Formats: sequence, structure tokens, C-alpha cells
Amino acid sequence: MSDGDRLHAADSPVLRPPTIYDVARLAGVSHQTVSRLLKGDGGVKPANRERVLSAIEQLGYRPNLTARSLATRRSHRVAVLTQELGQVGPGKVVQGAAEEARLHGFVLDIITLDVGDRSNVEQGIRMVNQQDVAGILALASTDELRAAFDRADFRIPVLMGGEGDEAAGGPPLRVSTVAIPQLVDHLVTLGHRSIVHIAGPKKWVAARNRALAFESALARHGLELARTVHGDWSAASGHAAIASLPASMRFTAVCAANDQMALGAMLALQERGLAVPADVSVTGIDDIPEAAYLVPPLTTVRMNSEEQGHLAFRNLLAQINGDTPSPIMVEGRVIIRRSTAAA
Amino acid sequence: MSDGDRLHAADSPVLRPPTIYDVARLAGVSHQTVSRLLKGDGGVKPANRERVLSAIEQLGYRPNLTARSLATRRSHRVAVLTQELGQVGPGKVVQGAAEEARLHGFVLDIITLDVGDRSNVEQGIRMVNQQDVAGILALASTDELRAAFDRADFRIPVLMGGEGDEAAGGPPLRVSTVAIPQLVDHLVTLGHRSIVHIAGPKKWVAARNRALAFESALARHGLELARTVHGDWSAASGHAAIASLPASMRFTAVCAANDQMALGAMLALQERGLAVPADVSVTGIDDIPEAAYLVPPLTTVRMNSEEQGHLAFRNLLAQINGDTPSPIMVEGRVIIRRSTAAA
DNA sequence: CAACAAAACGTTACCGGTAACAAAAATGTA
DNA sequence: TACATTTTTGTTACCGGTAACGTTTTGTTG
Repeated sequence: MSDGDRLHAADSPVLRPPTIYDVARLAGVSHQTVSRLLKGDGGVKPANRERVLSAIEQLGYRPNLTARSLATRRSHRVAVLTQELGQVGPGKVVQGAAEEARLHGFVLDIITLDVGDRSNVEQGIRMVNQQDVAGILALASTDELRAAFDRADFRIPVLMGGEGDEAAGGPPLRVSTVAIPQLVDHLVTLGHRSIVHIAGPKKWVAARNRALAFESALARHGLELARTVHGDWSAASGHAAIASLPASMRFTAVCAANDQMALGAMLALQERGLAVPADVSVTGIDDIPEAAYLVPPLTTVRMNSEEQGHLAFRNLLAQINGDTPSPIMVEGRVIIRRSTAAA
Repeated sequence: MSDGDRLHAADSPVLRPPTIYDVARLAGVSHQTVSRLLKGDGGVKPANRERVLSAIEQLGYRPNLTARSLATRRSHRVAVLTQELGQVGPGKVVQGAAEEARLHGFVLDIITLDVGDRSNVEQGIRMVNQQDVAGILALASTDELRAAFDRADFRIPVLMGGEGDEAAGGPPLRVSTVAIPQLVDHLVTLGHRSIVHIAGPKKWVAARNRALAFESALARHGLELARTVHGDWSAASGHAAIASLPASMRFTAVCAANDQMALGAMLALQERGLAVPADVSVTGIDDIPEAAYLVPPLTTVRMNSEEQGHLAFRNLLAQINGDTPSPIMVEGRVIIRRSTAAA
């Protein structure tokens, strides 16, 4: 009886999702015709096209991406290696990348790793290797990770950090430094000549890029940094950085490499009896959502991290598809608030 | 641009990764023996075992998880639906879940969605359906999402929000409210009787749970909230919440449902000429890393969101494996800083 | 030592798609 | 109308694993 099949499918205990074969049978064509239609390259007569489409509709068919990626040996998944999702910046970058990924039918596999812990990194990389992903987005762009990648010898596209090492030639994606010259101009115009920089960890590419940008921006005014202290991106380390400065040292401005460290610095300055901005101006980078509500509200650089995530993914996708990824710049904008004033 | 230091696919002669067949041939056994060994259920003689293992080693064989999951119809992937990765809390939860996932050989597919936008949610759910994941972790636990899930009728385990609706019976995972009674005790001991609550959006389960916890904690002291104002988790909304209060209103403490809103509230209070904590005490929830460095440092509840992510994943994994997931509580701890003082 | 059970191993089919090629149908041209 | 050409469709063989079952080897027992 002709109902046999349908009945069987309907009350089979393990109601499996329909396949192209089911669709093909219902539409009275071969499975290949269905596959062709799905690929969209044409070559299917309108009449059959209609029947297949309606069969798909009727069965609620959805392609099984696992099978597809096994057959094509291409996956629609991208691994994201990241250190600190808890941080606002990285989190937003990932979010942007995830949105862009979804737009292109990709999924992100998040793998967090402790960039300092080598065995942890190796394990993460091994996982990536197994997962057959189409590409890798490494958002925690540190020297250790880069070294681990070199050892791993991936045969798939890798985008490091969404941020290239500016000291080592042209990066595919240049971010985080674009508005620093304007920030420095702002301070110099206010009369600041003695500026302390609280940088990120030396091993982070982004930290080096930012420090470099401050130096060269000051150089254009014939100035140089009064001092550079390294933190670890945290508010605590910003606090410690200021505390580590000799009491005798004179400076009128502190530029931190991110907002968290700026925040810690502000508290340390106040504890030292220095008012912000009356005695010392303070700036951050990132414009975290809280920056406008700090005391005082923080002058900073808005980074648009989400956009960075979008661009990073697009860039990687271009590599995956064999197109030449266009070098991209993320816009940065100086946001002047009340933490900066005349020297 | 120099390709020199850029990592990318080596365009070598298609050199495909080794399969179990390659391993089997090299070891002089059938592919099934290799498969059996890999599964680890025994049934392989020591001699062959050695030969296969050494072949695996020699070829650098890694199982292709795509093929495996096609054959077994089980995947080792879990979809994570989340709203705001940029936020510290959600970011940390995801990070914790990702760590736990990796521990069990799972990978997380991150899908961010705008919980308010219905079509966006539907699209996200459709993606999940295609991706054949083993389970779903929905971290943005709102009513809309819950409704969308009900419509979607998943046939795989789903863990909503890592946080159950306490108003609607026993949740599998109870978080975020555990230390609120202690927080309220702290304030009442300081002599506060008139407390304003800045809650999260009404549609968020976590927001309701927290509001409920404040109310019942106060009730135990024979008190009730002077007023509840709803924000959207952002510092800006905390600021607006205080601004919306009539100038005539008297209160001695403000409890926000997260640290960001507490921060906004503090600034708004100061703008109103009220000193924190001299005139009004302020508390948050979450203990974001910056909380200790705000002006004044914020009294809050440390949530250990990462641990929450770990637990949520474990809970989901138990469901996937058909075990009964044990109900879990995340510890919370009141962190007393300088934003609270005697009324 | 024969008879039989258990363990080890191999063969074949299948998961749900795509690729490559063969076959059939439709179209154009002499 | 016949033939060459193009378009559409169908067949078969994979992708790299696992499942189910069949076969051989090994071990145990009477």
C-alpha cells in the first residue's frame, strides 16, 4: 500500500528529520535534483522546481550540515580562540564576529584558553585541529599564541587577533591605534608635556601597537613619554602602576591602554591626593559602557569593538574563499569627557 | 603587504589528513579494529593494539568528528544562545561553559541574538536546528526566548538561562539570589529602612528573581521596598532610574540588580547633590572587576559567573547523557566596600 | 582430542549529503 | 525529418566514520 512509507515514517519511534531522499521521493524526482536545486546553480525546470520546493516546505526539510560538510570537506565553522570573554572588549569583538558569521551561514566555535599556560594552549589547538573548522580567529593576540600557531602549522586560514603587529610590517587589520594621535593632540593642546603611559602586557600585540602609537604621536610634537608602566589590562594593575611611580615624580597626564586600567589609575591618583582632572588628566581606550558614568567621566577612545569583530570575520572569510582579504581599518573616535583638563 | 608572517593554508598537493583506513592499512588490520580501539571498549589483542597505536602515532591520525557525528547521529556540540556577550556577566558565564565544554570534548557554538527582535530569534533557532547540536544553553533567559523555544519544540535538551524562574517552581539551577538576604541584612543592620530597588527588565527571569529576593528578604525584617524602578542592565538606565525619582522622595539606600546600574545610580545621586555613602548607600550585584575601583568602591554581591557557566554546562551534559541533572546552587558572597554606610 | 563457547577480527551496509559522469529530453539547425 | 547540441535528469561512487552481523581464531571443558 502506498501509505506504507509515510505511515512508517510518521510513527517511527525515532522520528528522524527528513532527508533529500524523502524530499525527492515526495516530489517524484531524484535526490540529485533536490541537491542541485538547493545549491541554486539553476539547471532545474520550473515545473520540477516547484514540486521540489513544495515538498521541502511540506516536509519541513532542513539540510544536514554535518553530512554536507563531510561530503564537501568544507565546514561552515570557524574557531575563535580567545582569552578573556569576561572582558568587555573581547566579548564585544566575539559578538560582532558571531553576528557576521551568522550572516554568512557560519557558526563560531568558542575556545577559551589561558594564553599563559602552554599545555592549555596546546590542548586548545589540538581541539581545533579535530574540529575541522574552515578557519581560525585568534582574538588573544600574544606572542605565545603566535608561537604555538607556528608550531601547529595549520593548513587553514588564520587571522591573528584582528590586529596586526605594526612593528612587523603591514597588518591585514589595523585597529586600536587609529585615534591615538588625536587623543595626544587633545592633551598637548591642553598644555600637557609630561605624560605617563600605562601599557598592556608586553606580549600582547595590541599593547605594543598602542604604546607605539602614543610614542610616535608624541614624537610629532617633539615630545616623548615621561614613563611607560606595564599592566595586565585590569583595573587593579592600573592602580598598581600609579602606586609604583616614585612620589617625587611630576607628570600632568596619564594615558592608559584601556579603560579599566585608567579607572584603577584614577583611584590611585586620588589616594595620592591628586585630583582628576585638576592636578592630573587621565585617558583610557575602548569606551566601555561604564566610562561615561565614572567619577569623573572618562575621556577615552571609542573603539567599536563589535565592528572590529565583523571586519575580522569578513577578512577571514575572504581568506577562506580564496579572495584577497582587503586590509581594513576600524574607526576610532576620541570621546572627550571630564577626566581631562588644562595642565 | 608581506605574506611572510601571515599564516595561511599551505597550497600543497591536497595532502589529506589520514583516516582510519590509512591507519588500518599501515597496521595491517581492518578499519573496524581501529574503530574499536578508538572507542576503547576493549576486544583488541595487545599485539594489534600496539601496532594500531603506533600507526596512529606515526601518521598523526586524528578522528574526523564530522564523520563520526554523521555516523552516530550524535554531535559533541552545544549551542549557546546569548544576548550580550559584551556584558561582563554573560561573557564570564560563556567562558566558564566553554572551559567545561572543552573538558568533556565538547565545543560551543555561539549564537548571539537580539532577544527583543522576534525574527532575529526565529532565525537563530533555525540555525540551531540545522547545526545538529547535542543541546542548547540559553543564557539570555527572557520570556520572549522562552516562548520562542516553546514554539520551536526542540527534541534536544535545553537549559534555560542557567537560572530557573523562581516564581514558577523549582529551578534546576538557582543563582544570583543566594546572597541577597545577607546584603539586605547588611543594609538593615546599618539602619536603612527606606530602600529603592533598580531592577532589570521585567521580561528577564534573572531580573524577576532578584527583585523577588529583595522583597522577601526585606519582608523578613517587616519591611518592603520603597520603590522599584526598572532599568535595562546598563549604567545609563541606572542613571535614568534615579533621575526619574521625584525630588521630594526620601530614601537612604539604592540596591541595583547589577553593578552597571549601581554605577549609573551613583553618578545620578551625586548630580542630585546626594553623597554616597554619606547620604545614600548604594549596592550592586555581580562584582564586576571594576567594582573595587569605582568612586566610591562598590558594595556588591560576588556572583562567580564563571562557575555558573561550568555548572550550567555540566547540568546540560547530564541531560544529554540521560542522567538526572542534579540541582545546583551557585555561591554568592556579599562584598562590603565603601558605597554603604550607616543611614 | 573433539566439541563448543568466547573473543578477536573482518565484511558489508549505512549516516545524508555532493561530485562526476551517463542517460534522457529538449532545443536548434541543416 | 534527421542530426548535432544543449539542457535537464538520473546513477553511481564517494566523504570518514560506526553498526550489525558473519567469520575466524582462541580458549575451555568433558
